[in-house]
Amino acid sequence: MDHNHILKELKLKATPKRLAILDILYHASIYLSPDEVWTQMKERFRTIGLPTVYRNLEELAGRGIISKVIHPDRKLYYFFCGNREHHHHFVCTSCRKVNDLSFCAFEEIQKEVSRTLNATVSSHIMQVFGICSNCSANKEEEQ
Amino acid sequence: MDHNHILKELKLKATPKRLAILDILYHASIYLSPDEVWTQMKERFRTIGLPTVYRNLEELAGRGIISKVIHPDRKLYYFFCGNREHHHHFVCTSCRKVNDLSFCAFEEIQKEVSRTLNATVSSHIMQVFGICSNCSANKEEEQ
DNA sequence: CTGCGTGCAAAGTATTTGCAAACCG
DNA sequence: CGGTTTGCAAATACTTTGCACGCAG
Repeated sequence: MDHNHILKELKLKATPKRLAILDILYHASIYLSPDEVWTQMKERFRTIGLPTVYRNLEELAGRGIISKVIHPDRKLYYFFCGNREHHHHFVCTSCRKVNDLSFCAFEEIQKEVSRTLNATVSSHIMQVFGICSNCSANKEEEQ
Repeated sequence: MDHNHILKELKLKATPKRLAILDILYHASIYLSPDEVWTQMKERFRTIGLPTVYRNLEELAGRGIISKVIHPDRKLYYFFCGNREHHHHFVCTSCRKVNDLSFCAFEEIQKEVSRTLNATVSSHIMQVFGICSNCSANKEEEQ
């Protein structure tokens, strides 16, 4: 995964900090808070400010390289998602792993909104929470 | 709409403040922030604290009498929704009006999650944003 | 070079909490 | 009367901003 290349493609300077943030999310394979990313960044850099982490996460999310989790606690969480197509996510509430879903009922929604409300859809969000196979397997073990 | 009765059914004391908050949301017909509810409360009560508004909104939402909007700005917004069945909402990003949707692809989602991830769904969120018929009509006028 | 990126310090601000007093049932 | 509910003040904590310096292209 050539993050350097990805950044250049988006006309973002490939700074060490930026690359590291991408790398951390890429290898985490779970969603992380800005603070958690910061903690990992501090292991790689002597000086690294929390605002830099916030700014980069927001920037990268804005360009679609990483995605945000919609979380009930209303805090920010990000994860790496290489899928460029429109899609939604399954979030494991136990281990925080995020998986792509291919199902999207956009057509049907648009149809209902148009028919019953005569309104226009501009966007929609959807997210599925649950327990992934790994986590439910671990739970079995514990018993 | 007998809010007094609703509260008693849920074993919540029907205090004037609580009833007023419900009443405000009920008549607003759009989603409101705690602060906006507070502003309206101050017109009805000489003393009314913002924490009281926060606490009641959260309490009422917890019991399902009112609902929360999932908002990109990650702030709290509530609206009155009498529908007790599981359903989702269409939110007009122009006037903040919220409409019920009946479409829900829960079955299909569960099927995909189970088949492709072998995971278990515990909950899901979904919300549709757009422009309601009133707002798009008004825009036409302006042109 | 030159403008984007970063560090640091500081501000902002929605949301919560603690506790004593008031109040509903 | 007894457990809720409320007001007020204060705290929390996440997130953002300003500005001067540094670095990638």
